[in-house]
Amino acid sequence: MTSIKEIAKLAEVSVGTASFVLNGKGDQMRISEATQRRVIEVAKSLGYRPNISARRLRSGGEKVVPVLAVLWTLDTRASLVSRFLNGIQDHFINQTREFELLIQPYESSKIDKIKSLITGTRFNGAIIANASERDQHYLENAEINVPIVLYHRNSKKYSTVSIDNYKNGMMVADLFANRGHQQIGMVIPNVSSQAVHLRKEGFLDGARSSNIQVSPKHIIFENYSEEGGYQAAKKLVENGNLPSALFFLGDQMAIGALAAFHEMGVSVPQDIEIMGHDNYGQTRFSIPSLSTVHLPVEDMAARCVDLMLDLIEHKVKAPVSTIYDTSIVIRKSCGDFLDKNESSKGD
Amino acid sequence: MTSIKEIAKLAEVSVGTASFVLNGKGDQMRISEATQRRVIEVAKSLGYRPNISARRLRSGGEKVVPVLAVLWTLDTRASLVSRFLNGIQDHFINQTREFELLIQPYESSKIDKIKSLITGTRFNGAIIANASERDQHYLENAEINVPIVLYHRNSKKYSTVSIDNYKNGMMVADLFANRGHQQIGMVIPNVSSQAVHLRKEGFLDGARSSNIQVSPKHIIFENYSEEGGYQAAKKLVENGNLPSALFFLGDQMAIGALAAFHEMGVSVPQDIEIMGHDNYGQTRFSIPSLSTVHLPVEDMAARCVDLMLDLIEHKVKAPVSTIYDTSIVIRKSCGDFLDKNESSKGD
DNA sequence: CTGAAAGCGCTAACAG
DNA sequence: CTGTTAGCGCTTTCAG
Repeated sequence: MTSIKEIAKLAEVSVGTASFVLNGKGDQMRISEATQRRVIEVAKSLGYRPNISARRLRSGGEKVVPVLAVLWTLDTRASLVSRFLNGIQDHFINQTREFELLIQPYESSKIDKIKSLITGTRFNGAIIANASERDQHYLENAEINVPIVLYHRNSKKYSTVSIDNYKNGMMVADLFANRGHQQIGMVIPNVSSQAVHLRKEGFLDGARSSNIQVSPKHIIFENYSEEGGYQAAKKLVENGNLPSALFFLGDQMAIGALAAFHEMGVSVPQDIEIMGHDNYGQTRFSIPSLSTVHLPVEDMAARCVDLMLDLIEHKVKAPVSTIYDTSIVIRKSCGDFLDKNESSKGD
Repeated sequence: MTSIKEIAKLAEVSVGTASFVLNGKGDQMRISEATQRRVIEVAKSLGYRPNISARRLRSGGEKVVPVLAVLWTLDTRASLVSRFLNGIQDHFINQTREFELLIQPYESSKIDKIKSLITGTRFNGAIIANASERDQHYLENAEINVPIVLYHRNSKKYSTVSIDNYKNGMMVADLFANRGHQQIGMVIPNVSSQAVHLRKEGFLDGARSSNIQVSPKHIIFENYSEEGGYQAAKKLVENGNLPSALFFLGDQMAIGALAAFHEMGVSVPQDIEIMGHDNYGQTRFSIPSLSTVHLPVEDMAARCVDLMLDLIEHKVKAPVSTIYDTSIVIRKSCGDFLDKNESSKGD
C-alpha cells in the first residue's frame, strides 16, 4: 500500500503538506498551486488510497460505535436479506444505541474463509445467517474471537435467535391431517440447512403419527427459488397421482408452483392445497393468496442486533438463545378450515 | 471509550498483558490465571470493546482493501437492495480486485446526516442509491470528500450508472398506442425520485404525441409496494371507467394490482392490459405473467462497483456516466403483440 | 507557505 | 510470568 509518506517523499514535501492537499485543504492552508498539483499528480500515479483505519483512529473524535457484521450467503437466499435488513432498519430508527452495519457476503460452506472472525480486525460482532451444516461444524470447533449470534440455527456454544422448526413442520402435518388429507407431499429447497432439515423431520414425524402417507414420490428437492418451485410442481403433475396437499419449505417455491399449476390446469385449492413457509410480502397477493407459516424475520433480525449489542457490551453472558413463536397464516391456497379445528397455534 | 490502557491501569497490569489476555492469548503467554480473571473482570465491568480501527491499523499485515459503501434508503425500496447485492456478489466472485462492502442505510432526503461523506472516515467510496431530489441537491452543493457513484440518477458533478428513464416511459406509451389503446393510465409510487419523474414525463409525452388520452383520473399515486398497487387498482375499479391499459412504475405495485383485479373480477389482459417496470424475479410467475420493462439492476450494480474501484484507484477521471439499455419483456399481462409491431427496442 | 512531531488504540517483539 | 516500547498511517498543532 502506498502511504502518504511515500507521496510526500516523491513530491518532495512533508507529510503534513501532503495530507492537507489530499484532503482538499490546500487552498485553506495556502499551499502553492504548483505544490498542490505535484502532490495530487504523485498520488494519482501511485493510486493512493487513504487508509481509513488510520484516518479513523486519528480523527476518533467522532464517537466510536461498534461495528456489527451480518454474514450472509451468496446463494439464492440472498434475496431474503432485504427482509432481514428491514427488520434491523426499523429497529435502528427507534433505537438509541448506535452501531455500524457491515454486510459481509460469504459462500455457503466456506465461512472459514472469513478470517476476520478469528482476527477480529473488522467488526466487533457477527450475526451469522444461513450457516450450512459444515459452517456450523467449523464454528463449533474454531477459536472465534468475536461475539457471534446465529440466526435461525441452534447451538450450544453460541447465542442464537431462532424458531422451533421441528414444531413448525409438525404443525403443518397436523393441519393437513385435520383437513382429512391422506396423501401429502413436501417440496424441499436443496440447501444444507439445519432449519430446513428440522422442518422436514417435523413434518414427516407429524404425518407418521397421524397415519398419513408421504410417498417418496411426493417429496421433491429443488432450487430455493420461484423457478425451483415451478419445476417441482411440473414434475409432480407429470408424474401423475398428485398428493392432495403440499408443503413448500419456502414461499418463493410455492409462488413458482402456483404458476405451474395454473398453467397445467390444476386448481388450487380445489385439486391440491398448498402451504408455504416464511410469509413473505408477496404471498398475500398471489393468486390464490398463499397460506403460509409466518416467520417473524423482522423481529428476529431486531433481536439479533439487540442481543449482539448486549454481548459486545458484556451486558449478558453468552450463550443466550431466543426462540420465536410462529403461527400459521390462513389464506385461500389451503382453504378455510378455521371452522373445523383450532390448529393455528402460536400468535 | 474505554481503552486498553484504562483496563490495564485498573487491573494493575501493563497494557501488553491486558492485550494478551483480552485476545485469548493469556494461556499461551502463561499469564497467571488470577491476573487473567482480573483483567477480564475489569474489561467486562467497563464494557470494553476493542477499537477495530486501531487493531486493524496495527495488524495491517493483512492487505488493506478499499471499503466501498452502498448508501441505501430505509423506505420500502429497501426490498430492492437484494437484487443490487446479488449483482455485486456475482461480480464479486469473478473479480480479482478485492473490496469490502459496507451497507449504510439512510433516511430518504436526509443523506446530509451521513457525516462520513464529508469526513471520509469510514469508506473509500460511496455508491448512492435512491437519492431523493433533495438529496441530490445536497450532494451537488456539498463538499464531498470521497468518490461517489450515483445509481439510477443523472448528474453533472458525479459519475452515474443509469438508464434512460424518459425513453422508457415513452417506449411504453408507444407500445400502448400501437396496440390501439385510447385510454391509458399510470400508477406512480409516491417517492421523490428523478428516475420515477422522468419515466412519468416520458410516458405522458409519448401518449400526447400519439394522441392518446391519459385522464387525470387514471393517474394514481400510491405507496411503492404490493399493497400500494392493490389499493391503486381498487380505486380505479371503484371509480368506474377503467383505462384499457395501465403502466405501473414498479413491478411490486403491478403484482398487488393483479390480485385486486382478480378479486374484483376484472380480467387481465382481456379487460385491461398491464405493464410493469423493473422485471423482478417473481413477475415471471405471477398470474398472468407480467409484461414489464427490464431494468438490468444486476449489471448496473456490478458496473457501479467497477466504476467505483476505478475512481478510487484514480484509473479514471470523474465524472463518468454509463447509460444502460433496457428492453420490454413481453408476457401475458399485456397480450402478445410481437406480430403487430416491433416496439421492443434495446436489448 | 512548509516541516516536525505528537498521538489516536492496539499488538507484538524484546527485555527483564 | 509481566512490563516497556516501537510503530501501524494519518491529521493537526506548533514553529518556523
